[in-house]
Amino acid sequence: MDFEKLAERLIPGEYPSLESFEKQYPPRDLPAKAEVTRLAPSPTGFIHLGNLFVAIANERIAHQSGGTLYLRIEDTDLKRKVDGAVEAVIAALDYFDIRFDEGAEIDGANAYGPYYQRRRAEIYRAYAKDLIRRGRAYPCFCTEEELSALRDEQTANKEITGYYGKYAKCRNLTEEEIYAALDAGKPYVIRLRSMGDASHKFTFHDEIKGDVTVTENDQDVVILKSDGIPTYHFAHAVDDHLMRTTLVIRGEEWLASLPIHLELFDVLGFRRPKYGHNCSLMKMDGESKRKLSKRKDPELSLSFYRQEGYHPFAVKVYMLTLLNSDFEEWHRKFPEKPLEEFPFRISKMSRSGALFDLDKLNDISKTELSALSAEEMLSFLREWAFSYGTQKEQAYFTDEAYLLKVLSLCMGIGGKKRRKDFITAKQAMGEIGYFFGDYVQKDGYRVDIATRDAVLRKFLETYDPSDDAQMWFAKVKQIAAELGFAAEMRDYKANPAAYKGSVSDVAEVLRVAVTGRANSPDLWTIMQIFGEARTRTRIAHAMAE
RNA sequence: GGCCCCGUGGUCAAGAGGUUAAGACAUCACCCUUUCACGGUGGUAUCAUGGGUUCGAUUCCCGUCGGGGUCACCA
Repeated sequence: MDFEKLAERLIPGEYPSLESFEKQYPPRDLPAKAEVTRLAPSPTGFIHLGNLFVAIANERIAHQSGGTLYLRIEDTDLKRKVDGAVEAVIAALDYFDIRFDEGAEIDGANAYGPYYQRRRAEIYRAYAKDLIRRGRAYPCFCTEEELSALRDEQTANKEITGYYGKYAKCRNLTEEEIYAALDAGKPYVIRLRSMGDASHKFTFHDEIKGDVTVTENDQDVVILKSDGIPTYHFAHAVDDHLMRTTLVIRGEEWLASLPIHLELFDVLGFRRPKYGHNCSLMKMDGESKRKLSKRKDPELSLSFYRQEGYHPFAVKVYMLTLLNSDFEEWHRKFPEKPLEEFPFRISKMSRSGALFDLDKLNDISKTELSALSAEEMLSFLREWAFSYGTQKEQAYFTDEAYLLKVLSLCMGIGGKKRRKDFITAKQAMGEIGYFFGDYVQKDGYRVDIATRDAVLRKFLETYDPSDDAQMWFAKVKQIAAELGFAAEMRDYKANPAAYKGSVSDVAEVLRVAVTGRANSPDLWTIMQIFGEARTRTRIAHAMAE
């Protein structure tokens, strides 16, 4: 068969020589151990936690080694395209401090582009044409129906499904048959002529999983679809070679197609990159675990965390604790150190899939937020509120000096111990609502109404906003004693039967009256922040209720 | 179903041929405390299973079971 002629017929025209591509995209001038990694999303615009997980690993490895992280858009499937998706992806990752050095929509760093696969059609076609010339690729005219009939037959016969060996009908078409089909205008795809033998197994070293057993590929996979656009496999090989990727960290779901990729790299004469197949993040689904899926888990999309007001830093810390198990200890030991200083190792990544644990994220969020200054907390809340908050919440920011006081109190700043009341911006805004006129009677009173009113009346009688905390509390104790409650906790515990209750019951009346809830930070400080007028009004209201 | 990956408490996990099998989250109890939160102390709870190898296996080997992934002109 005249492959030269076939190649010209299938992919007509002049293409740059493969050598010229090598020259145009030379190996990068980077330090010896530098790794070039990439993120290659399809432009659905949807990113979830699992993507962030892989993204962080890629980012850390690249930047820690003095290498490069670039963004490539895998838009070979039109059905997946969503407008504005690329910007959305960049923005979503930027929120978590993942920045690209190069790639799609990254100004001034496009030497290895274009980074949209649709714009690389010529390059793929040049390589495909070369494969045809060499007899390593051929046209296939099988229809979808024929293919699925083949699959059914193979399934029925308990054979491996796919287009391979004797089942690869078009593999051995004669020259006449091919041209006849072409002349008839039949649509076709270009398939790889695989030289592999599925009975051959070999071990392959995966950077994360260690040595894995791999079966040689014998599938004549499609490399160019009928519209002339490459499949993922082919584009992966061509792009990652030409863009000089040194390390491919990707989801475990790709492990199964690794043999295809290896054969492609080999047949194209490319040096194979290193691979690291990362276990997927799992989620509990009823009784069983399952991989995070964009279909079923919209609540795990990155935008969900942003909307809920999780601090990006906290999310990143959580991801890192899952990624490298000694990170947590390191971070605890050096809370001030930037995350970048942590010695991230791909070899420390877990071989098994981790279950996403919201409790753990919440715990991390609490401690990370508690480490913020009041000013930092304020600007974090502000940013959230003006994107996702209610109008009422946005109004909290009209008096930022006041807000700052509230936050300092709620975070325990200046006290001996930091409080850890805040988990997310959304939750925090709800938590501080009572400082802004949102009096909701969240909790009831433990004592009867008569006692309640007696406490409140007595409090109002002696209340002096210039009292310091000690004086203030002494008065509360006084009220307790007058009404038959133990002024000292110790006394009450020693002999509970002797009292109607303790000073804590009395304090609770005041707390509920003023804040609407049984639990709050220091009450005296709250009254200080409120000021006399507001405190008195609030208590008067409580008595009337 | 074939093939591949994985299997230490509820979760994330360290670990090593001989350990009281770390730590964190969750949970429970107590302490601190005017409430809550924080903090402190302590507790419950783990080597999937069967068989080898070995003086000794959770660790090494094989089978079983369980979980996951994958079998497209989707990535």
